[in-house]
Amino acid sequence: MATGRTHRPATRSRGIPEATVARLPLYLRALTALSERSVPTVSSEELAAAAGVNSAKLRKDFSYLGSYGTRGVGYDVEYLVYQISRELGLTQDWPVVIVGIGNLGAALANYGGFASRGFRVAALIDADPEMAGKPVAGIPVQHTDELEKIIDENGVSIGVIATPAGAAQQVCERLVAAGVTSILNFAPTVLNVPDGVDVRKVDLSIELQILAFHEQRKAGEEIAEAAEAAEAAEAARTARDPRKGPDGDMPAVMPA
Amino acid sequence: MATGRTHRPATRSRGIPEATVARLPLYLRALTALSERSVPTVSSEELAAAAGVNSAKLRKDFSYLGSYGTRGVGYDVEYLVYQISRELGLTQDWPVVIVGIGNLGAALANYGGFASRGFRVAALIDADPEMAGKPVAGIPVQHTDELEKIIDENGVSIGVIATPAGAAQQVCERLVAAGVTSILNFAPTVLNVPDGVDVRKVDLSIELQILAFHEQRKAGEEIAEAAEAAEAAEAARTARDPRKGPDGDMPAVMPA
DNA sequence: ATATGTGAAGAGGTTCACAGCG
DNA sequence: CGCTGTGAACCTCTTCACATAT
Repeated sequence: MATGRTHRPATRSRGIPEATVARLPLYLRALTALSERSVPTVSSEELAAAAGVNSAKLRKDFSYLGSYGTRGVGYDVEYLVYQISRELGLTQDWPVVIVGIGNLGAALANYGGFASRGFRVAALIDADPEMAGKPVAGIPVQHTDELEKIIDENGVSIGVIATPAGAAQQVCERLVAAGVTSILNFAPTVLNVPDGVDVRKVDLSIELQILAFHEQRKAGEEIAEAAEAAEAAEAARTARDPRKGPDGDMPAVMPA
Repeated sequence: MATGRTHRPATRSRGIPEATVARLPLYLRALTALSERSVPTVSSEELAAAAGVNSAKLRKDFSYLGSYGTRGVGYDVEYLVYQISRELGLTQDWPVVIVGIGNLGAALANYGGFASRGFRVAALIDADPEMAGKPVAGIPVQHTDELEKIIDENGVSIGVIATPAGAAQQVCERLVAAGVTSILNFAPTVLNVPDGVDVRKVDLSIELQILAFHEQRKAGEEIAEAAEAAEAAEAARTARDPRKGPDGDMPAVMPA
């Protein structure tokens, strides 16, 4: 079944769905918490609740990794922690560089969650010469000039970009040229990268805008009936102007 | 509050897919950049490239909003900026509170992208009495005791949690009780909220773990042929032990 | 008796490819 | 002709429901 592979020559049988990969860290966190409380086994129901997903989804996710549970009992916590860690590649050490040590870069450098899971901040890099040498989170900031050397000497393959938007693409290109193949981008810009380089973006303002959309919708529902009526008027407007937007023209002058 | 909302009865015709909503801010950013360069119109192809998506997807997305383009020409930039802003609810002002003014909270408070798009930081809140009164990004930090009062007086419906994981759930409950119905969570915890409250989470460590997974996979492909061979051995192991994990037992002692 | 593992059905999202309009 | 708007095909992810194992 499902061998429909478009890309890769495919390490077949090993195709873990992207959506599942994105949830594994969640399960891992929940399992780690259980492990620290010395809980020996956990059911899909309990673990799913702790991870904030439903149990059918969790079981399906785990089924892609293998049959790690025991019917009638549940999952062995320690065993699962190890298997998921291995699957995610967290049993090895990942040196990471953070570029752009402003407020956000400093926050990232100080973030404990990095170090605790196989990630090691190999270097902090900033373009400001004033910053050079200053320690942030106990690590001295280095100047951008050193970027290529740092990547190379530390065997860094994962880079974090926390620069202003304007500098991000250029930094990205230097990282990639120096050998980085995975990038976590906090700058509010689309990064262009060659094939084979992974980019994930975290965008604060986008998340807020999505919330605003739903928030607006909630408010709108209270007057849902009124909207119903407005629609009749809308139909009339549409008849006059071929543009069929649901409602609301621009405030002032509008397009041809 | 407590508009015991189960799930939309669906304001039919207005059902914009979630995936589309998530991309609207992206389009909006690209359009804003074009607008600043006084570009009057743009084709789906050009805009898609700027937003980092493919053009078919973009056209489909816009089709949910209405027919805002002109065949043979493209889209009017200003008009689209307005329509998307309105759809996202950015034509109104959203007061936001940020709770937890550590490195991350400070970074968020200083982030220009907030103010520029209808969001206004109404208050910064921290549990540390030492912080009270200190200005961050020009806004004086207030103590957690004031939380309910601040939410109420400013009509805040969106809250940002940037506290340590341990404090997040409690802060969340206070925000919700005070009337907040949308939460952006930066703490590495699953938040439990009642129906009707939206939560979005941003998790730095999860993003890195997903990158690590793909990074590991890249490295693995170089030795894909070797893996092929290993599989034969694996098949033998599976025969002995009903656990059918793809490979790699735990380092030391293992489960029953 | 209980909880996993999984085919099968369903929902949602993406891509194709072209009709239709300016 | 050029570019939008969109049905239809396709693919991915989620949910259901139950056979299966301990």
